[in-house]
Amino acid sequence: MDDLQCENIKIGELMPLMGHLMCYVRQQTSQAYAELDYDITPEAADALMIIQHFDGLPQKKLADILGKDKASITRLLNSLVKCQLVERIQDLEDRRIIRAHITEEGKAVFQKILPKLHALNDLALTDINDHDFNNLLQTMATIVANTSAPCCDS
Amino acid sequence: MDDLQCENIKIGELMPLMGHLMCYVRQQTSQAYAELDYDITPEAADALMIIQHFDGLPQKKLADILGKDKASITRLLNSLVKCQLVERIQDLEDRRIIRAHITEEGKAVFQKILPKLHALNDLALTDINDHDFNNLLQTMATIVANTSAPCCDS
DNA sequence: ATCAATAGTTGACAGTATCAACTAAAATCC
DNA sequence: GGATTTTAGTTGATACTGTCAACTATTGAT
Repeated sequence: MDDLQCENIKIGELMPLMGHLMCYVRQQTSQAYAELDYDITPEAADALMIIQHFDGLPQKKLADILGKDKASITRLLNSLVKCQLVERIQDLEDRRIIRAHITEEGKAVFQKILPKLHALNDLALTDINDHDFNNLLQTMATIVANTSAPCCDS
Repeated sequence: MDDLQCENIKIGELMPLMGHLMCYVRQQTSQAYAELDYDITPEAADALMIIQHFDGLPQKKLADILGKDKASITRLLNSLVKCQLVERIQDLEDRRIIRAHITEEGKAVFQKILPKLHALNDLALTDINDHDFNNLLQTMATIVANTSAPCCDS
């Protein structure tokens, strides 16, 4: 109901909304994988979504984006590799770097859950026009660029 | 770089942005508490931010918003109560309900970290005008309303 | 060539999430 | 009005996650 004294902290109003939406999408996607007998934890579903978006991402970058320790990423990827949705490919130019790629099976499974994702997308964006959503995306991108300088370069 | 085949899943583009921003804010706030010698884990910092926004929230609602089990909330609140930032107050009308309130100490500590929150807010919203941000807030609120019907009533 | 920095892995340990079983209070139904 | 069901919260057991420190391997710098 009542903010205490934080009316000027606008970003504070945004946080509960983002939290709510993120956990909803996370639950829906991990459930969609579960229905195909893939035992994907919510955390792994987050990582999978990032890797689908940025295929071939180095583990370090993944750690930056998810805000987790390198060690957490190692174990997260272990479980995704074990169920054959993701593979590790060493970078040939800098052999310290290991990139996370979606496997063919991963792509196929993603195709299978696409209908669910589309339904989720349509539900979420009911009564929202393209212009407003594009504005939202662009403004969010600016905010992230403003805040992500110290932790993540590209 | 390259989306696979998910150009139509617009909400998918939003997720990495939200993840990035949320973890940044979470880290900054839990660090701000740490500098005042409060040992607040990132998860507890999330909960605290929600409680600051909705003072007196029933634990069940908190569980819905954070997407966690009731049992997790019990333990999260235990740690916040232990460091005296939050207190549990039983609802007199429905005595099953226990509401999480910020204590006086919690309010005082929040005042102390306000400068950091303002700085964070200013950094995040650099080059973003009020009109765009208000649009963002309103659109996000609509998305949350569209998706939160099944899990959370008010 | 040496030394420092970076990417990733592993082991140990603490913290967290989750399930099921439980208590207590309120709502429903006959 | 009393029995049943539903809801809010707690607790114990167990598995999972996150993090720290120590380690290897590779690259970059002096």
